[in-house]
Amino acid sequence: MKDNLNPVEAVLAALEQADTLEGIQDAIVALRSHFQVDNIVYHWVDSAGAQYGYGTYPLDWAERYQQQNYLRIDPVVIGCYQRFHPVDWKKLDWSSKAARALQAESVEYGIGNQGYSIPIRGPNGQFALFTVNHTCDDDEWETFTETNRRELILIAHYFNQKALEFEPNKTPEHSQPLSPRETDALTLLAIGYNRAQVAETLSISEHTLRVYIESARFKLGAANTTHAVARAISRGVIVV
Amino acid sequence: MKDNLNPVEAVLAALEQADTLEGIQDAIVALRSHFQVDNIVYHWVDSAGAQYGYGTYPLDWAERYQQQNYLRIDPVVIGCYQRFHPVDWKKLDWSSKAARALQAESVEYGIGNQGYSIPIRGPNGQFALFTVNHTCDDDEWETFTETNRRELILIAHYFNQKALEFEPNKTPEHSQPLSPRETDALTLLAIGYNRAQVAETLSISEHTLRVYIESARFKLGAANTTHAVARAISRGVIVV
DNA sequence: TATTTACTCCCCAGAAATAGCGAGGGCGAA
DNA sequence: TTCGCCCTCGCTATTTCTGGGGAGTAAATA
Repeated sequence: MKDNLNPVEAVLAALEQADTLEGIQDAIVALRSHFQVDNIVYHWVDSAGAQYGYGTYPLDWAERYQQQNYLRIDPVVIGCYQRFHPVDWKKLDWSSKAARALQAESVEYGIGNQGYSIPIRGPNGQFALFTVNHTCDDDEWETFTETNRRELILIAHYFNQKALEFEPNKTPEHSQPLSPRETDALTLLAIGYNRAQVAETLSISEHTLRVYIESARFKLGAANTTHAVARAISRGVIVV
Repeated sequence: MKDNLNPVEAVLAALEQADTLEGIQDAIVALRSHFQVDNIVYHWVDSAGAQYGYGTYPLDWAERYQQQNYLRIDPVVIGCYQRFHPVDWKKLDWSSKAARALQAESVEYGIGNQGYSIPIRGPNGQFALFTVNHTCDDDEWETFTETNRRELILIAHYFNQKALEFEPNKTPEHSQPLSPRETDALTLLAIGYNRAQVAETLSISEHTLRVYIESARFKLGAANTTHAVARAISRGVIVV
């Protein structure tokens, strides 16, 4: 596809073929060699705290991070969560005492002083980070990130794709499809209309509307309207 | 196609510099010329249906699409909403009558029969599509998408970045974060509990629970509980 | 043709949610 | 220390939703 063998392309191709966790780890190590940086980490951030990832961080640091629930105070996670574009760690908010302590401690564990993290988002609010980490001065790091930003974004995308493949419970179970009217009803309810408003908007009686809501609720296996709307959104059958 | 003066790189660079809507439109037109396809469209899918985008679709089709609220039934939107990786239109679910009618009508308006759409997600549940559209046979289209997939993913990313820059008000970063109790309450409501069950689960009185729900509703700008839960889910504040 | 599916309409009674007031203690940041 | 936010609990009245029935038309499917 591309002229001479670009090592990043090669890693991406290998990653696409990977069907084991080892394959992912191999890809990360290969990338680290290619970019010649201290660490590369893919980190799935689950709001429940059940995070996991692959990468080259020292194991004891990863354990400590999870044990201390640093997720909650890590400016990298917080900052990436509210951004779309990759971000240099220097540009994050390290003003809080806890953040600076975290940073100091991470260096003790062998984490580089420079970092560049890419936020990635999937369906159902899935969120992950792809981070490149190194020890060098600011100028050198800026050159590195400027040069490799686009490739890193792509790499992050492919890592997340693999992670989603390996996480079957994250794929929404598809139930009976909703009828157009049912979809309309749930969608309007989801944007805050009450029954009277929805019925008026759809030009049907409130009684009819109720039938739709109930059948939608039944199809979605929901206990009430709120539940039905919640399920419809997280299964992606309506877009709000 | 991939040498030093890569036209896609040039377009991306121009896009990064763009500070007007015209710049974005120019970038889209340039990309269409480069890829030699019928249409390229960036489409921000917004909650209240106040969608917008840039692209080369005929204006009358865009108007009709919005007027008819085709967003609700478009398999491209629904399909991308449940996926992470780009998707060929052929692989979507066109089984519903409304979907097939939409497809037939779009062709009348000059939309190509082949399409490839990339879902993009930003902070606060922001969601957009980047679509390439053409008229050709399946083999040719498959070759095209296989060849350009990675570049298209990157392009989609940069378009979304620009869109986010231009629409700071669309990403409600002044939306107050929910307190832990508020999150708990909404989460339990989203999985189908009623107020009594939620109150019991959280070991608080139903009156207290009500305060949480109301304050969460206020913070999320929601009209009722269902709306609040819907917003919380689509903004990624809670995960169900 | 027969059957299923979607869409539309109706009644009633009980359960649940909402709107509007109120109060006090705790904890962390400015 | 004050200010703001979070957590907790209380009352009353009104509106809205839910659950249990039944029934007819049109269109697609088998």
